[in-house]
Amino acid sequence: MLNLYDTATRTVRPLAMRDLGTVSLYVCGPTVYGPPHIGHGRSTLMYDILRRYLESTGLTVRHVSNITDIEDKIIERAAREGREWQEITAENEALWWQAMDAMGVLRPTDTPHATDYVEGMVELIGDLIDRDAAYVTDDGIYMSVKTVADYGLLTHQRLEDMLTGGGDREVFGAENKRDPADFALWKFTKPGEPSWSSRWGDGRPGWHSECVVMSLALLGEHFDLHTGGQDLKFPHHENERAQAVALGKGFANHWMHHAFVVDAEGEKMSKSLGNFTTLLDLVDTMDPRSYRLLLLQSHYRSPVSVNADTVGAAERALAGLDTFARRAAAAGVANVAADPTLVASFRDRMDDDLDTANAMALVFDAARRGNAAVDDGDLALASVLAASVHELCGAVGLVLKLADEVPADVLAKAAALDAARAAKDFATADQVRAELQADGWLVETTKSGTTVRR
RNA sequence: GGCGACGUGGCCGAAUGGUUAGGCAGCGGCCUGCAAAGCCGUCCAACCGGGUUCGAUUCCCGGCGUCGCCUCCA
Repeated sequence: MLNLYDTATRTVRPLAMRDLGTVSLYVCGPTVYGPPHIGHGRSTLMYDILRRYLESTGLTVRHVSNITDIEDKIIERAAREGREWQEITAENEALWWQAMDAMGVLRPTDTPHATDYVEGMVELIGDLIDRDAAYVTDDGIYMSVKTVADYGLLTHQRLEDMLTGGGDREVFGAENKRDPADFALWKFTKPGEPSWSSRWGDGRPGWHSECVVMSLALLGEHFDLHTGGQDLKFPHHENERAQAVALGKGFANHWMHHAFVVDAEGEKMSKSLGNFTTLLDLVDTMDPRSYRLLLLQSHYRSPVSVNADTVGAAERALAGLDTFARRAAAAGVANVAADPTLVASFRDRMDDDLDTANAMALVFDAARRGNAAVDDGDLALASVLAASVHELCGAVGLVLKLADEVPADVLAKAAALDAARAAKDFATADQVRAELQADGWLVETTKSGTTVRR
């Protein structure tokens, strides 16, 4: 049973399942106005880890993650570049999936697009107006947050405190709103903008209405877990919830929020701060698995620095796990079951609010003992530990590399190196090895012969 | 101003009221023709000041500092 910190109650508590054996999960997905960045990577990797872990314990996960394909930023960019907004969203959604695939992130079971649910949003807004929880103004339709008794559940702040905050911030739409905290459910169309019809006038939905409609449409009321970055707590999640509550509908039973990616100086990574890096850059220049491992070695509620140093360290750690997998395979390990005690310990750590760092420490320890078993020729022990390492890594989505494809000419050089060694012609052997290394191969010379890999 | 998170060894980063996190890097050794890989060993630690306690990195108070949210944002 997974125990998970719940933002609403501020406690670690068991993740209850509405339908026994199936976890209903809603992950707030990207607004596709630009290429995915490093922060999106943490989000998707984190929930992919969660999903895979739950599945590894035998549960089914209904994993819904939306694509927000209508939003102010998309419209702004289309106008700025003189392009159709659909072109922008199609292009960036393609980049999104390209990055997800490269990182080994499983496709969600459902990926609703906001534009396919506008009818449901119009209906929801109508219901809110009927219940006097929303009102129509000149520029749009607004949600009246004062009608929601426990508004602020996720923020843990009183409405008045939220409003006085931020110093001299301008209140958007102040002239139309009844209360500064009210938020837009529907924005009436301006010339040249995409729009849908409604009985109050053509327009487009507000961001917060999109997610509440999609999550309820696909997962139903009282779904198990709603997730996202810490910045989504407020206003996004608070406002999603406010709409559901105002309609008398049961919403998420558990709220999970992960911390940000920070740069080397500890500042949040974002486009506006200029320390932004796209996920595609990372995936192209590093082993994408190393980002996953870096996150696994941290806690999801702590900020994590993602830069060449930290990802590089994870990459080298991963190389160690790969090496064990390769050595074990070369030693001829049998296909046996994982060590049940080790699996139990691993799950114990994971079930404690996803203590992935200590769970992975168990994996590294198993790999070390496995290497020692290979050295000692203890094939039985090596087999169990290799199976365990593969299984536990798989439970969090890490697939270990067994062997690289090696071209024939490289294999020939490796053979030549062995021949030179056998003849004790070490000058030639060193020269061949230098040539291989110059071509980027890692050369390992052992008693049983030379192996090369990338 | 409100709410919150956090300050751990050269770096990243966990748990924990008393006992080895783990990874990366370094050092010594074994192995090797020499390396590499692997194994064994090993150095380096808790922002500052009080308090509670037999004992605090861990709890409490006060500083100092960093970061996040307070209607763009993973």
